[in-house]
Amino acid sequence: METGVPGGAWVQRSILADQVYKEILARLMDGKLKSGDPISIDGTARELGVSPTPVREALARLESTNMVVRAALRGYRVAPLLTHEELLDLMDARLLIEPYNAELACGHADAAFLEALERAIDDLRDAPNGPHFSDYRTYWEADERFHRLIAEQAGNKFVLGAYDSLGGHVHRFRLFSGLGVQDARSAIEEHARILAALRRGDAAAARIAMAGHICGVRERAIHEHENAGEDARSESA
Amino acid sequence: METGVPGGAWVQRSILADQVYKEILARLMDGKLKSGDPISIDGTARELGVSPTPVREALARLESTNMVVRAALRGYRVAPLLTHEELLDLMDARLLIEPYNAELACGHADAAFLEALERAIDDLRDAPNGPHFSDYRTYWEADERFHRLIAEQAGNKFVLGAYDSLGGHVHRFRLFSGLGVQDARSAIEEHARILAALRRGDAAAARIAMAGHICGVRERAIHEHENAGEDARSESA
DNA sequence: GTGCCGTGGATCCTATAGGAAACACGGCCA
DNA sequence: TGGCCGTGTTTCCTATAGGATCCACGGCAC
Repeated sequence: METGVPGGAWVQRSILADQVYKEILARLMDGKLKSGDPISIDGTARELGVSPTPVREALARLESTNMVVRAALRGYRVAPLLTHEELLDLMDARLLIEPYNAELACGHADAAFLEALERAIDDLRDAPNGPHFSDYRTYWEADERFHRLIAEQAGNKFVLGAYDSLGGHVHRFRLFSGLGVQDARSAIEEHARILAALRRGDAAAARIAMAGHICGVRERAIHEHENAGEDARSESA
Repeated sequence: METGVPGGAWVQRSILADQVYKEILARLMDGKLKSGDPISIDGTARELGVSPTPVREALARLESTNMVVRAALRGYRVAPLLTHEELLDLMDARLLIEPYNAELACGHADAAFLEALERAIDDLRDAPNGPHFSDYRTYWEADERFHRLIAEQAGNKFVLGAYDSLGGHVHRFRLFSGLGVQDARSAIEEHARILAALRRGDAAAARIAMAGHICGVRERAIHEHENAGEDARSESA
């Protein structure tokens, strides 16, 4: 029963669908699954040593997050990468939600919260930023943690749900694939500026700092996107 | 493609999970399923004459929309109704997203779009607003259609996803249960004001009109909520 | 009378089997 | 040579079966 998968730890005897969900998510991240790749239900089930039922349930949940798409009777595929337009739209959406979160979080800031943000920034500083998945995973994790902490501290679970629905971190992570973090120093500085505003209890400044950070992220993402495009063109040449 | 043909035998043979999804959604709406009610997988499957597998997949998708909650090994239950605090949070979230949508939609407005909005408002006027599900279902459908049309016309699919993630229409619908629409005339007037601004191509006015409408919705919802609370108290007395 | 425990039923969770549709490939005809 | 069609395989989709767990109820000891 529990054979076939090296590393064991698979048979938790409860909620296999959850384990499968995390496993597919991990594969989306580390590049084992690229954009457009089909995700065979039976095949994935065989690989993980489980039956198709939990795989189906996990994919149903993933589909609602727009990370995979389901064709009528042709199975699931990895959602395509963001186009230039979509990238700008995503940044507009973040620009709408995240500064709002920063402003609200400022009113609920406490010591533990600020401490956690500080740690996230420290982790950003310590993280490597090479071109490989294992390199920048730590960086990405700390970045996501920073933004999500603020979204949680805002205290409005509907806005938090909206933030989650963007899936911004996932998309940005996939954009990093093969590129690595480009300009970590600027990003870290912007994060620090947000934290400083929160420490001072200056809600307006926190909002503005967050907005400025997102704009910076957008500029850098556009730059990376163009570089990636040029790389692709030069490779194909 | 072949939409709108009831009784077609072809439907039975494709994506039962989708049919089950709609059926459960309908039951959530019309009060057959109330807050806190357990949703038995096997039982639902027997009632609908299908196997548990599609039911499981439908519930997995519903769970990601926060309309049902899943206890570890104890099955699914209908999500609890909104508390007063949560209602205010929901309205804050709508206040963040929907005026933004109205402003963007103003830039993309075309004749078909404005026509569809006009029709939605007409449907609002013609709809009954009694206390029973069948009475106000038409009203609710038109209201939801109006807001979603604007969200779609805004043209940013991430913000659209955020709007969907709120599930605002579903929650508000469930609040109506047993109450009916309270002050339809004000709501219709506010809708008309939004449409007028969009017709003029006045983006700022559209944004403000939408914000004013949401505020109106909030006030009325609070009023209804208090009334419902009083009714509950007097009934329990 | 109260608290604990064992049994029965219902439910969840996973695995397996089988029918149906879609894609790939090779053969046939113009 | 190019287009069309039939066959085989893969995959999806649903149904059914069985093991494991949790809740409810009744009996028994204190």
